[in-house]
Amino acid sequence: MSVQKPSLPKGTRDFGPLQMARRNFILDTIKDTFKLFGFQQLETPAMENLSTLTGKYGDEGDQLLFKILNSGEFLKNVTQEDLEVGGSAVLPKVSEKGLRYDLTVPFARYVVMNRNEISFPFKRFQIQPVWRADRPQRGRYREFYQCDADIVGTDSLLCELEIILMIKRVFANLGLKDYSIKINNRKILTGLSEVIGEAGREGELCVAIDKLDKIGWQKVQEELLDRNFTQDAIHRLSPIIDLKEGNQAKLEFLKSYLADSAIGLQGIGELEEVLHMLQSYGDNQEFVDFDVVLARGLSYYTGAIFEVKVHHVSIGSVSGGGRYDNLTGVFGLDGVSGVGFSFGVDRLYDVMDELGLFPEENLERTQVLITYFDQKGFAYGLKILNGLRKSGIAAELYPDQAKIKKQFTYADKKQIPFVVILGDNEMELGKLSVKELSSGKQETLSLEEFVMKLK
RNA sequence: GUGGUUGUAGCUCAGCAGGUUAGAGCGCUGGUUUGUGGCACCAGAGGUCGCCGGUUCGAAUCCGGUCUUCCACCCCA
Repeated sequence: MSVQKPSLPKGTRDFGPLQMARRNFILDTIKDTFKLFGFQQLETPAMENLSTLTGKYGDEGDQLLFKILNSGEFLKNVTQEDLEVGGSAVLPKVSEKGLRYDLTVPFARYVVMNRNEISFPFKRFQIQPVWRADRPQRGRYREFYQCDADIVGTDSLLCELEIILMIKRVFANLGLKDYSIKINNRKILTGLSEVIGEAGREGELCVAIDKLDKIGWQKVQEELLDRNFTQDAIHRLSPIIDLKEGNQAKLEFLKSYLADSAIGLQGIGELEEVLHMLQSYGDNQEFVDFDVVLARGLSYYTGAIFEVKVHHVSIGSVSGGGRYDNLTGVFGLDGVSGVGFSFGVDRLYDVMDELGLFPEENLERTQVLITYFDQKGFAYGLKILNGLRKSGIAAELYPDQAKIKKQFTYADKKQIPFVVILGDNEMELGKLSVKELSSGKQETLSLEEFVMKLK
């Protein structure tokens, strides 16, 4: 029997103790914020029926879904003809479940299934892994966590405001100071395509314009021509390209630029109201950046669109979201408007790692290691251990009878700040020798005195 | 899905015009110190050179395939 080398599936990772401590720091920050804003937690299964998932993310999305092979005789319904036709005919007969691709669609499914129990507006948050059969890259994994917060059942622009506020709070608490919350409105994009005489093509338009920073205006024009946009339309677009800095200046310009598009003006109006509310709330527009060419997955967004980008790092967006007017429609429940957004924990982790922002002290570490020389010391140590833990001090007793040097090395490696030494002298006195490793100072104390010292 | 890239000790990497027993630093184990960690010194363990196949008298080194890593495109958290 040859021993096989263990390995992980492509695009997945283990998280060791250090990584988990850091991930928890991020997760706790996000969770805290969601709760502070009145969101309630929800979890849904890792797998959904394939019928729930397919068709919600576009053709590319369907390709990226992980499908689960049926249990048992999964080939029993497959005919020779199916095999000849190919994958599209075989797939529905061998797989009826898939791993969730995001948290929004399962949430929509939940809302529809529980519409009678839910009182609207419904604010929920959800922190769970999702899976995508994408090709992995930096900041792109096949299994990653999303932290979603959505509000459904209200058209109020207060929701948009709260999203901005939550992002600001989370980033402030994580120590991220150089980032922008890009915000746009799908209606503005619709207006844009109307005004340049290419109504209904905002999707294509944005895919091209979105690359402006990357490839430049010249290349974008070429791409637009390739996509059969008219020369005239491209010409009319050029004022958008060299738009002035500043949210207010952009808004003023667009009011005249989009004057002929009712829907475009409506988008401007919504955005202005959100910014106005931000001021009334007592906050300001710091970090908030109106980005006219921000597009995102246009599949289901109908109003505001968000994306958060941290500056000077090699990772893409760390958060995104927007308003969708009829997400539950495909599941037979119309008229439920919602806004939601998502933090990508894994990307936030990579960003913070790259910027060196993880605080040293958030490691969840043991405070005290108890060392001893013999069986008698071990028994005495157990009592001390109990005493320390009852006082709420994270403590460990070295499990094996080993040289004291080895026990110290263990404490050092694990960065445990205090070592208690129990020998005959200490037991006779009913006290403890306590050494603080950072200073090397050692003193003899009673358990009570030691606990006092630590508090 | 398309194109490219990477893979040698636990980790970071050297070695590669094909040629005796594959190296370093860090880490690990033990010792100098049988009641004291970090520092120093000494000693030691650890590799089917990603995997499969081919060329060759001979392959870590050349060729093909495969898996993996990272990158660009696409898309996205």
